Amino acid sequence: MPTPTPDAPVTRPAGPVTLQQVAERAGVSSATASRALHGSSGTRIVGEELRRRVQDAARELRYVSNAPAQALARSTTSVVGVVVHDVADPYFAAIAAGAMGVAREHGLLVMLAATFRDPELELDYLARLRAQRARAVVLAGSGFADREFTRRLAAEVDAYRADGGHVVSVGSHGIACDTVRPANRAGAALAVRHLYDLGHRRFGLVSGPRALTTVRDRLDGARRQLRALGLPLPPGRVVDGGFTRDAARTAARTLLTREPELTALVVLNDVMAAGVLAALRDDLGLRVPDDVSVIGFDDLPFAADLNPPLTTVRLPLADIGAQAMQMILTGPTITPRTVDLNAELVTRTSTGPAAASPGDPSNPKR
Amino acid sequence: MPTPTPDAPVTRPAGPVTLQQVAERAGVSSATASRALHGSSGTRIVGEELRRRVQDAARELRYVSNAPAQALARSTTSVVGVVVHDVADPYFAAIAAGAMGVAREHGLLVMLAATFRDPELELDYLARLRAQRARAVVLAGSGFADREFTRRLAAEVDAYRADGGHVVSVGSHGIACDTVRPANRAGAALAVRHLYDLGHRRFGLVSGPRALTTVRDRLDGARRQLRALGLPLPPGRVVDGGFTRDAARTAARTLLTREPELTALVVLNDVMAAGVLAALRDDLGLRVPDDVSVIGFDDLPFAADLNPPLTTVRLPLADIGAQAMQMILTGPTITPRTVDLNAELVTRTSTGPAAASPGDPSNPKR
DNA sequence: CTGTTAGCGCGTTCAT
DNA sequence: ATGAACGCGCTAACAG
Repeated sequence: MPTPTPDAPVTRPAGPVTLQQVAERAGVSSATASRALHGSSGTRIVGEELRRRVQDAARELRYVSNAPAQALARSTTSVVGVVVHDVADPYFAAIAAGAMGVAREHGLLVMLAATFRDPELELDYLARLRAQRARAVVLAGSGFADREFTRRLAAEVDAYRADGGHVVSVGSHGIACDTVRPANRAGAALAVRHLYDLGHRRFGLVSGPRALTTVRDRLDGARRQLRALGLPLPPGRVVDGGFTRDAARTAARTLLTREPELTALVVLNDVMAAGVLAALRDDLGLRVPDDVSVIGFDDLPFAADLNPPLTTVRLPLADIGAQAMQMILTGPTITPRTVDLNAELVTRTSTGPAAASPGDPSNPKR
Repeated sequence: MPTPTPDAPVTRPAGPVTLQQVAERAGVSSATASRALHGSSGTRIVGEELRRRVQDAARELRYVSNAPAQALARSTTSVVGVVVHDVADPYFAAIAAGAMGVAREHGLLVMLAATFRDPELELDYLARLRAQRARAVVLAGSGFADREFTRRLAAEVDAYRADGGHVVSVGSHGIACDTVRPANRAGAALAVRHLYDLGHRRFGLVSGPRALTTVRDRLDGARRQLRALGLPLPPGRVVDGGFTRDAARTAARTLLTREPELTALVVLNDVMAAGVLAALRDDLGLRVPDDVSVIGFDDLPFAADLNPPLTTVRLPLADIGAQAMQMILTGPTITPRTVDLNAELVTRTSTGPAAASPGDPSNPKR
């Protein structure tokens, strides 16, 4: 038995094809068409014959359901939000990629929001994601250690949750929610320890914006470890590298000029480490690691290709994103969950034994 | 005149707050509330007093409009799709970032889709974006030079357009649509010309998957320029670097082993160039540029930090994304538009004069 | 200026 | 197993 309209032209009507049109073409009601295409109500109760007719009609018309309408009727969507600081930053790109991979495997669409480090925008996007009825959102940017901001964020998150939304954060955002915690403190401690074991005793640190919790955690981890080793870190030996390559380059230049006796530099991320290496090599004429050892953080893809290859603390970035998305899939739980992800030291050649003598004469520029 | 319910508790009702609830709280009809919040119908025709009441109520209730419902009623959304191969690839990350910046400035939300280089997924995402009633989509991944695939893509694009969608592509995708065209051919020619001017005559080329139009264009540009210079490029001097660092490293090793007389390597993107440099430096013990000159393509952020700093052909990646998004904003036109973006040579130190004598004795390993 | 009404397209009872 | 009817939340006529 052919379709009721055997020779109906396959030309699509103007504008989006509706379920109704598919139903008509198949000679059934829209309810049946809906069931045939989505097997709703748990069981697929549509007869073999009709189902085929509907599916054929849908294919011929290139029908795709109207997601907004579906969302309205079902009051749920298959979109999740992921908010980062900046996709162009390889750190966030890696996390986003990890999250997107899992999202894809589960048919979730991701709305990516970049705040460009503007806290205000983070709040904004969160509200818009709530408006979109995004099923969940991953707060992947660093938290901001600002009382007032945190209060507002919490309020927005609460509103989102009241609407049935689920939020997962990467690192602490000052709110109680499922979170994937990279080992920022332990990682930084690892970095310090590595340098210490190589004999270094005069440490400098290239930091980032203090308001970022990621920075605070890493800084804190490094500081504690230094203190535990009996090596306090005076303020003068910490500079703000702005979390960008170029700012870090300048900062490193300043730091080494002011404190020329430093032999070890802990840099709070690889992007800045690239700038620091450039400063040492090209601006100051220092050799790495002979004169100064440098260690980064994150182990971004390019770390191995720097000059010299960067010793760094690896964070499983793709995993961080993947795990966050995974927590979304399992849905919110009564009490917030926490997934801890370890950091790991990756030894390359930007770190080496501390020079026997500080003012090593083998260094022509010193 | 205070609100009609002066002491109404500000506790939000369960589930999402609706416009109706805001209206009730403000003591107006939902239509008025809608107008007060969105100033529809062109002019804001709501009285001062009422508007304030509605806005207050909305704020107190933390109301955000239900985007799906809005989309259904208006039959349009403020979401745009951006499909790339992989966000973790800095090339795509940069384009996406450029697009997202412009999107943000105009209140557009972006759904980012990563195909991981699977053409099937590209089709899939396009359909899903159509289902979402995304206002427009940017096809930022490379096109696939495959007849059958192109046919299916065109069909999907047509369906999307019939639904009022607007598609913009980066580079050619074999379909007639607005497109932002990076100077892949001219850029590759520039690379060849640069090396030629330095005295190089024996060229090798590290390519990528032939099915990608980006690869074909760059390859073609390089080939033509070489031919114009009277230097045909035999098949044996072209290897497929898979568009990844590691595959390129292996490919370069193979190539140089097979064709040790090459003095210039044109690599079709910076990611692969990083691998090629590693191969020459660490696997083959060749000096760059003394023994072999290497030029990349794209000028990714890390290019300057490679060892040695990579001479490359810069593409304005963020601009590409931004311009694509810009074309979306101006809406579709009767005839497809094309924006051409130039490539520019960035000279660093991975390229240098061709060695006077091929078997230069100063090279210990040769 | 403001309220009333009628859809937007789909999922989902409720009958049949 | 299938169809009719209602409602999701909002905007866009249409009155007044």
